[in-house]
Amino acid sequence: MNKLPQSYYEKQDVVFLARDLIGKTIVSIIDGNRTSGIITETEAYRGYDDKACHAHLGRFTDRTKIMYETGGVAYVYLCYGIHHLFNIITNTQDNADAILIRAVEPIDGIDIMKQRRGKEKLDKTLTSGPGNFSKAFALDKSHYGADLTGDTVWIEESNKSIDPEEIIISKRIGIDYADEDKDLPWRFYLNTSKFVSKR
DNA sequence: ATAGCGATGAGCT
DNA sequence: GCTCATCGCTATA
Repeated sequence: MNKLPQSYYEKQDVVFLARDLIGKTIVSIIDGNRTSGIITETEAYRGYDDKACHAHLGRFTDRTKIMYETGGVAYVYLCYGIHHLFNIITNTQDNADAILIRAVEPIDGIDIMKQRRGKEKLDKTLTSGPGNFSKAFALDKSHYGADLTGDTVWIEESNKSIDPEEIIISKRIGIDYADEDKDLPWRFYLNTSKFVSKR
């Protein structure tokens, strides 16, 4: 239990952090049920100058306002009217950088995850894909703005170390509207895990 | 007030 | 590879 401190989230390079989070452990305790898993897939979204980011050009609305807080809080929003997508806000105040958690490899609480997902078996779809991960960990809009140094949802160092060669860098998924920024190499995944949304 | 649409996932071909 | 469920956010009026 080495919970990442506030200072970790205030680092300024969101692309570095998205990669650095691969292999760390994310934990939620919701309604007394503890779930945890290794982060296997992330994407970086950089505040002002990234056309794919909800805070592009400083867009400030009821939905995006939390992104401008000091790093270390959660940004959760509803996508396609169905899926809650869970993001980590990073950097110092007013930068609006975010990291989308797209997949984890489950460790603790697999039974409760299966129950939440309506699954009989443990397979890669249990916790891979941003909507599926959030549902398995019971993260939804009630966690909008949640403090990641608190005791509901947080990230820890893992015991296992990651060889840099296990991490694949690729374009982000589902952002074709972002013109040239759709090709930025800001998605990272752990090639040695089967819990990855897309290769 | 409201039209348009999305950082997805499941199921079927 | 294709379709579509489903609804809150955003922009525009």
